[in-house]
Amino acid sequence: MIQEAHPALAPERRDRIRNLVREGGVARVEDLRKNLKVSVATIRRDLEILEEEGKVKRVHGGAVSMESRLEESVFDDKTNQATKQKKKIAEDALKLVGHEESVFLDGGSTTLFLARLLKQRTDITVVTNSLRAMEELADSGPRVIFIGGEFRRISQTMVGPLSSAVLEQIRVDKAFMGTMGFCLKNGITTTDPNEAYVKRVVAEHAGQVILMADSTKAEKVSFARVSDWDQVDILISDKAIPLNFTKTLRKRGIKVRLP
Amino acid sequence: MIQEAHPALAPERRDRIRNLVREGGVARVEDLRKNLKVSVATIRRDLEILEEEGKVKRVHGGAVSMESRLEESVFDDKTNQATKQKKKIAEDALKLVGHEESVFLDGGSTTLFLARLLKQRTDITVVTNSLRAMEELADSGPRVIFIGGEFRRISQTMVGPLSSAVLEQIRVDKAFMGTMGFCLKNGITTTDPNEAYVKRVVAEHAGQVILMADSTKAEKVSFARVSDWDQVDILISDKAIPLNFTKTLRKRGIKVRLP
DNA sequence: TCAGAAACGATCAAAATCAATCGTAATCGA
DNA sequence: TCGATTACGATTGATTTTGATCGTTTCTGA
Repeated sequence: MIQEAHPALAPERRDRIRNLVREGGVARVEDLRKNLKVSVATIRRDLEILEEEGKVKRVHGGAVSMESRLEESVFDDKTNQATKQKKKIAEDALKLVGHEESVFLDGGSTTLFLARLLKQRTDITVVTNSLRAMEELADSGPRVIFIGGEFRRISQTMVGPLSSAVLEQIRVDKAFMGTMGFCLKNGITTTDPNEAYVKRVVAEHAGQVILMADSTKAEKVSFARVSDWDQVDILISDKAIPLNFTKTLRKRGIKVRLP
Repeated sequence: MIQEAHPALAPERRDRIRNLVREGGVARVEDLRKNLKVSVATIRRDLEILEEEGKVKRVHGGAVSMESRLEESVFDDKTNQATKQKKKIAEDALKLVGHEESVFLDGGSTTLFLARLLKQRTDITVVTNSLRAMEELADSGPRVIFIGGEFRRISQTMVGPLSSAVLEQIRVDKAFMGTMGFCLKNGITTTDPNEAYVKRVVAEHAGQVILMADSTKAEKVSFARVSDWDQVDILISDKAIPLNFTKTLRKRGIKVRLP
């Protein structure tokens, strides 16, 4: 093959894609192809990789920047395939909430679906640090106790040491937790250390810890370590989770539910 | 640079719709169609999505912005007249917020207007127990610390003893407080004892206490007593307040501002 | 209240885009 | 040099988006 002026190595090309997306806020596949002189297949592969790395958000026809305001819709993305699984997980979690119990609701989209379901239950008390969950329950529904603290915009949750001030004074029957990643070796991990800290404190004050995480989170390891598996009582995931995963966890005494 | 040959990406188009709706307050489907050069079917589909995401409110013939709806709900049962005064009070209060200061924002519509103005200030720290104020600052703006506690639906604020857990650990330069009623004899009063309690704790942890209350609140006495006048440093009200009121308060060393 | 007009939702087909697969070329280590 | 691996481009069938059509609903003015 005849070498072009600049063959552009793969990482370099992805860097350029990233910049183009960031500069314009959005970029379509066709424009990127013309700009970088490669096939659309390559562009798509690159975008796939960049999305996994959390650098860009793919959309039909191209990609949008994560920094851009356009990305707001990432949080409640209906087109996301994992959404259906998340809803199923939330519906299963609802069954675990008993009469007049108190539950903690963590941040994240999966638990947000649970919040929506809990709106009908006026017999319980919901404790949360998620602004989105709070908004969901603002008009009507159960008694709500909100954990204060420093506001983290990316996750729309309250985090940091101030949060524990309220947590120290309460106790919940069940804590429904979300996570960015979980794997057998490294346990539960998330992106922000402050967030991880709050999750740990919550776990200490909960009768049962229930982890809600779809299979896309399996074997993912994020930056901040939350806890090991011995803190978790129940895992609710979906059937796409690896079989040895389920086996190992059950051996360790963790209930695994796959609705 | 001409790339209008390709249509805009879907999220980009929705963002433009959102902006058009926000700028005009309302937008007709037909206008959006001409502006974005797509069919009405696409516009309708986009509006449907944006409504589900809570970004706009659909109406027959087009859509209206959520901000204008928020404005309306702030009107609530109050008259237009009082709203203008409240805005003026908020604008005056903004002048008191210095560089890199930390401020507390109380619940209520008057302070909500101030929250909207503070969105531009990224150099400060805002502490609040008002869900409405929190929502106002959720997307962007200053650093936000939210006071947790038990959620009181009527006022959309966090109240009760749990709230003081976070408050005990912080200190603010200025506390901007609202109230249901104030009079010379009984001081500051509000409807709920739990709310009154939080207001007292806040006042203890504030360098300055600034009461924001339009003249319709003057000489009103509510159920729960918050504090006496000696806790207040500055009162911001409007010119319709009785003259002897101003005189007496100034004699007691309280600054009275009437924008 | 009623009729015409405007706007709406549902449905379908065309176009654009995507994901999966396969073959080829370049690269690397043995 | 050989075989394995990786990166890339082309092809094909599947999916998504879009615009047009049609019957229904909602608004408006008489």
